[in-house]
This record gives sequence, structure tokens and C-alpha cells, in this order.
Amino acid sequence: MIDVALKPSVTLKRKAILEAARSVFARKGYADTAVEDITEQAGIAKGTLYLYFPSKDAIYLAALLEDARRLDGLAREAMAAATSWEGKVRAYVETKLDYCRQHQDFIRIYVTEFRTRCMMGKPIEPELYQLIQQGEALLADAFSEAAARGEIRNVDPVLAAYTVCDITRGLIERELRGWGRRVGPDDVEFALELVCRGLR
Amino acid sequence: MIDVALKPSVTLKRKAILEAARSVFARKGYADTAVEDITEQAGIAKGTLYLYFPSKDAIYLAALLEDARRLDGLAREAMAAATSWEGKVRAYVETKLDYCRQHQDFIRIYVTEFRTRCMMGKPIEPELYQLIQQGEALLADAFSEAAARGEIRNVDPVLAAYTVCDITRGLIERELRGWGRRVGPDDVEFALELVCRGLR
Amino acid sequence: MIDVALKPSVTLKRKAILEAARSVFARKGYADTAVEDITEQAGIAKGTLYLYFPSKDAIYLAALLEDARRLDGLAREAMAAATSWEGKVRAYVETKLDYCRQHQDFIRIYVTEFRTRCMMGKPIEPELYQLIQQGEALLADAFSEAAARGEIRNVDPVLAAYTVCDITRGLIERELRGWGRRVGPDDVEFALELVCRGLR
Amino acid sequence: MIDVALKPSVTLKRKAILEAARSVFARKGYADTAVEDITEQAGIAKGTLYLYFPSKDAIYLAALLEDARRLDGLAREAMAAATSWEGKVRAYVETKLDYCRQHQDFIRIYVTEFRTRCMMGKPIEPELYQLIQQGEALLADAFSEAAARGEIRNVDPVLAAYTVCDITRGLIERELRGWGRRVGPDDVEFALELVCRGLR
DNA sequence: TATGAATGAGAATTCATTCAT
DNA sequence: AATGAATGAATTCTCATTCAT
Repeated sequence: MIDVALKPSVTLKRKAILEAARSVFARKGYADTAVEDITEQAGIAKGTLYLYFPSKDAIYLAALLEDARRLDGLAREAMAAATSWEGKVRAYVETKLDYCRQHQDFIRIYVTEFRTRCMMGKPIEPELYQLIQQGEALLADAFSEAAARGEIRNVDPVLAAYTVCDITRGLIERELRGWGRRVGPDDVEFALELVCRGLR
Repeated sequence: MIDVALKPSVTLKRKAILEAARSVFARKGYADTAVEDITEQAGIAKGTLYLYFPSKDAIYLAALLEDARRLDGLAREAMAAATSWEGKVRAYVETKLDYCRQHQDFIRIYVTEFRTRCMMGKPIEPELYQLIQQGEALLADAFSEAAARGEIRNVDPVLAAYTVCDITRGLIERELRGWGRRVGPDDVEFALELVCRGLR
Repeated sequence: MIDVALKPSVTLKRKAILEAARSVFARKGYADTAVEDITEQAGIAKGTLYLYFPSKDAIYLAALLEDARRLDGLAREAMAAATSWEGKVRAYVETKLDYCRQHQDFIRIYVTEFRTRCMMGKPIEPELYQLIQQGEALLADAFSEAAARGEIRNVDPVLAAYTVCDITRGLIERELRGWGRRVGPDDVEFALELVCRGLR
Repeated sequence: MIDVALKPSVTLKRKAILEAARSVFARKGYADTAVEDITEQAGIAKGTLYLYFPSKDAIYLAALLEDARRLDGLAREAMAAATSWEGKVRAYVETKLDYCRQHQDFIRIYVTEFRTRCMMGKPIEPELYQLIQQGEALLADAFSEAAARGEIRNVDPVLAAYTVCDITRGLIERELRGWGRRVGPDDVEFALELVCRGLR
């Protein structure tokens, strides 16, 4: 009972810390972020943070995971709501782009640090790995079905999914990076049409 | 005569340091690389490094730039040798993928740290920026001409170029990251065909 | 209450660090003093020092300033207590000499490093500059008044003040330097009489 | 014979190095001067310097010593040329002030670093020590004789000499330091008159 | 004699983490 | 549970000196 009563406040503070961490990580990057920056932003003492997270790294990962879960949920819903395979692709691309526009903090961290870790061969949090795989699988399934229905060429659905992911990521990075052309609706339409024509 | 004999040795040592730096940066990432790691790998004393480069950052940048120049040259040549627009796209994708396979160190650094810097809004070395822009422009030109000749739809050539870049990057990362399916010839063919069909 | 109890401890540790710094600076000089020497002497860890002072230079300056303020206060009081101009001069000289005898650390630093900085044209901490100027002005005022009362020749009071400062400094350095004759009461009497006779 | 022929050139290069050293030391101070600064200024390679001097410290000392010898010679001559004790004091003060005005490099180094070394108890080059002592002794002798002739009070001639040295130094530092009133002829006259009146 | 590339000990400073209160 | 002072290993960079050529 006591647990039940206390847990929410624990969870609340955890969330507050994660929020602060996201904001600081996104602004300064992982390496340039001091743990104290996070605790200041969160309005707590430095030591307190270590009651909720065992290390700087753990905070980073937790922040990432939370967002990844949310994004996965949104994409899943949106794709489920779409009926055609084109609709599912559009749902995937637009959901991701929208979410990233609204949560630039998250995506900045994700696109930079997380990708770096992958490439450096650091072990990845299993749940995060799963979420990524599932996202790709969702797309692959849509292509599988479309191929079965004869709506698209008989392509490897996994490869098609990869391609959509790559293009989506390109749009997101272009949206967020400080230079070059920004992303407008035309850009999305162009990408979607290219994929659709390319697969038919 | 003396100059002719000595200058190369300076250049040689610079190259050796860059080689060592690339290897270490690629293995440990920028932040986790100590300058001493590089000097050890290069078989020189700590101070010696600073005779050739003014800072850790400068080494990183020099390593990056050298590779970017080489890669740009190769891609340029390969594309020039191709006659059809499809050939040029294939040349671009395959040259990049090949180079990255052969210089995993470089690409690891490029894909991770450099991208991170871009996203964090840090100022980018102008020459590097130019090389990137030029690579994209090369593709865009090919699409422009193809459109003029009526070989492809009347699409925005810059957007098409972006898309090819994104897909290429996806292939490269998949090739280099430690998990998931590796990239085979089929993957490249799939990507190329998707783009070609999508644009026609 | 907590504040009242804790604040002093911060101040106390600051003082302890300054004391240690003074001792080491005085023994080894600024350049030959490593920050670690100070922290060892103070019995704290290297990092702890940076919780109280932002840099080696800041410690040096703080140590200097603290002493300069104390000495200024003492000289000011002693001179105020004296009624005749000769008394004021004596108060100035003797207060300084006494203080320096009792705080050899301070004066070693002051006479050496600080003077060096002045001569090299480095910017001086404004408060320190003011304290020095005020000390000279105090003497000059005494001479001004004495001249007005006809007790001394009609000399430039500022020049007279400079001279007394120079002679005082000579006494102090002779007292502290490792070689040559030490300073006894006769030396002070001689200096005072010379000044008094010289100005009358 | 070979020695006789080579020595001059050795001496010449030594002088050139010392000249360069003086200039750099005076500009940047001992600690902030890199040996390379000196060799650059002297137009020689870094290693060459160590053929002429065993260490940075030795260069500093040699530069100091050379000037000290010159200044001692000049003061000695000027004082010998003066007949009255007042003339000798004036000769001492004015020679020093003139020399320092013309060789600010030297005096900057002398006043700062050398004095620092004395106060820190570092061993002093014996010849330098002697030169200083002799300078003081010259003045003391003048006072001794003047006292014997009844021209001044029966003061301790050594103390009187110290005082003149202190005042002279005060004038010199005021002349060279970047702030406060500069030294004019009046300042010298004031100082001389004060001493003369004070001793009579 | 002259060179200047190479050295490596040593400097100041930072910061993730701990722990006594 | 919360604090924040204390820690000390680790980092980048400097520079007097050496030595092979």
C-alpha cells in the first residue's frame, strides 16, 4: 500500500529528470552535458539524481527509450488506421516527421548519439533494439501483404522497409540540421511518390 | 634538393598520424579517444603530435577532410565515366559503398561524429561542407539533364539527389553497423531499381 | 540557523586554502607552485580547491588582496591615532614593517610576483590598485597638512609620500631577503630621522 | 691560433643571443618566455642556443650579469668624477636612472625576476651579488668620507647607502611601471635634496 | 657548428560519482 | 529521500632539453 502511494511521486520525479535531461542533451550533446546541468534544469541536487538513475549513461538511455516507445505507439496506431499500403507508408513517414518536429530534443539525441553508439558497436539496450526492429517489421509486413495482393512488385519487403526508413530519416535530418533546404510538404510528397512508383 | 627530400617525410608523418587517428577515432569515438591513444598507435610521443596538428579537433577534421576529398574525387570520376543517368546513379552509390567498405574507419567517424556536429549546430569546416554540397549537386545535375532529355519525370532534381544520398547512406550504415542484415549486391540492385523506376 | 552554522565553514575552508596558498606561494613562488602543492598543504583533494576558487591565479589574487586589506586597515588606524606628522610617518613605516615581519608569506608574494606583474604591464586587480593608491594618499595628506601648518618645507606631498614608501619597502625587503644586514630598530630610526630632517 | 680566430665569433653569437633574450624576457617576463621565442628573435635554431648556454636560466642570468657589469662600470666612473659627496650621490642616482631609461629591457628583468629570486631565497650568482654589494659600498664610502670630513652627520654610512639605493629604485620603478605619475627632473631633485638635507 | 624534430614530464582544470549529514 | 561538498582519475596541451644528422 505504501508502495502504491509512493510510486507515483517517484515516477513523477523520474519523469521530471528525464525531461530536463532531454532538454539539456539536445541542446549541448551528450559529451558537453554535465550531470549538474541536468540537475539544475530539474531543480534538484546533484546527489538526488543518483537516487533515480545509476549513471549519466542510464539517464540518456532512459530518455531515449521513453520517446522511442511513444513514437512506436503513434506509428503503430497511425499505420493500423490506414487501409492501403500507400496509406501505411504515408502514415509511417508523416507520423515520424511530425513527432520529430514536435520533439526535436528527442530526435536530436536519437539521430546523433544513438546512431553513434550503434556504429561504434556499443551494446544497445535490448528494448530499444526491439522497438527499431518492430518499426521496420511493421513496414515490411505492409509490403508483404501488398505483394501478396499483387499491388506491388515482388520485392523483398525487408529491403523496401529499409529504404523507407532511410528516406524518412533523411527528411528528418534535413528538417533539423541548421543548413540547407528545409523540408516542406512537397518534399514528403516527392519521397512518397518515388517510393510508390518505384515499388509498383 | 634537401627540401625535396625532407618535405615528403613531414607529409609522411602527418599521414601516419592521421592513419592512427582514424583508426582510434573509429574504434572508440571522438570523446572516448585520448590524444595519447593516437600517439601510442602512431608510435610517437605525445608532444610530437602537436608539431603536426594544433589540437585534437584539428586531427579529427584533417582525417575527415582527407577522406572526404578522396571519396569526392572517386565519385566524380566514376560518374563522369558513366553515360546514362542510371549509370551515374549507380556509379555514385557503388563508389561510395565500395570506398566505405574499404575505409570503414573513415566512414565510422563521418557517419557518427560529423553528423552529430551538424545536428548540434556546431560550425562545419567550409571545405567539408562544400564537398558534401558538391556531391549532392553532381547527382542533381545528372537528374536535371535526364529530365531535360525526357528520360525521367519532371521532378525537382535536388530532391531526387537528396533521396539517393539518403538511400546510399542507409546502405552504408547497414553495412557497417554491428547488427541486422548485411548488405549484398541484391540490396544495391533493389535500391537502384527502386530509384530508377520511381523517377521514370 | 543552518545558514548561520554552515556559512562560516565555507569561509573557514576558503581561509584554510588561502593560508596554504600563501605558504606555498611564498616558499616556491607563483610559477613553481603547482596547484597540487596547495591542495596537499591544505589537506584537500585537487578538485576541492576549484569549488572555492576558479583558478590558480584567482587564489593568488585573493591571498594578496586579503592581506592588503588587513594591512591597509592597520596602517590607517595607526596613522589616525598619531597626532603629529612625524608620528604618522612613524606609524606608517612601523605598521608595515611589523605586519610584514609577522606575515612574511604575504609580503614575499607581494614584493615579488605582484611587483613583477605591475612592471610587465599586466592588468592589476582594481581593488589592489586602490589600496596601494590610498596608502600613498594617506601619507601625502599628512604631508599636505604639515606643509599647511608650516611644519615642513613646501614640498610636493605626493613625492614625499613616494619617498617614504620607497624607504619603507627597502626596509622590508632587507628584513626578508636572505642575505645582507638585517633590519634593527636603529635602521628604522635612521630612516625616520632622515626623512624628518630632510623635510623640515 | 684557431681559438684566437674563432673566439670572437663565438662571443658575437653569444652577445646576439643575450640581446635577443633581454628583449624577449623584458617583453614577456621569464615564465612566459619560451626558449623558442629567444632563438627566433636571435635568428638561430633552437638547438643552437644550447651550444652557448646550458639552460634557460643560464641565459637569463648571463643577460642580467652583462648589464649589471656595464651599469656598475658607469656608476663607478661617474662617482669617481664627482668631487663632493652630494655630487657622488647625484652621480649614482642619475647614472642608474639614465641607464635604466636606456635599457628598459634590462631593468625590467632585474627589478622583477631577479628581485623575486632574491626574496625566494634562491642562490644568487656570486658575481651579481658582488656587483650589488660594491654599488652599495661605493655610496657608503662616500658617506664615510663625508662624515670624516664633518660634512654630514655622524650616521651609519651603510644605512645611508641603503636609503639612497631604495629611493633610486623607487624612482626607476615609477619611471617604468605603466601607471601613476612619471618621473621628471623635479622628482630627482626632490629626492636628492631630501637626502642631502636629511644627512647634513 | 648548426639544426629542428622528437621527447615526455608536468601543468591546470573538469566532472561523474560517492557519501556523511 | 535529499543534499551538495568532496573526490581524484583523466584530459588536453606546453615547453625545456636532447640528439641524430
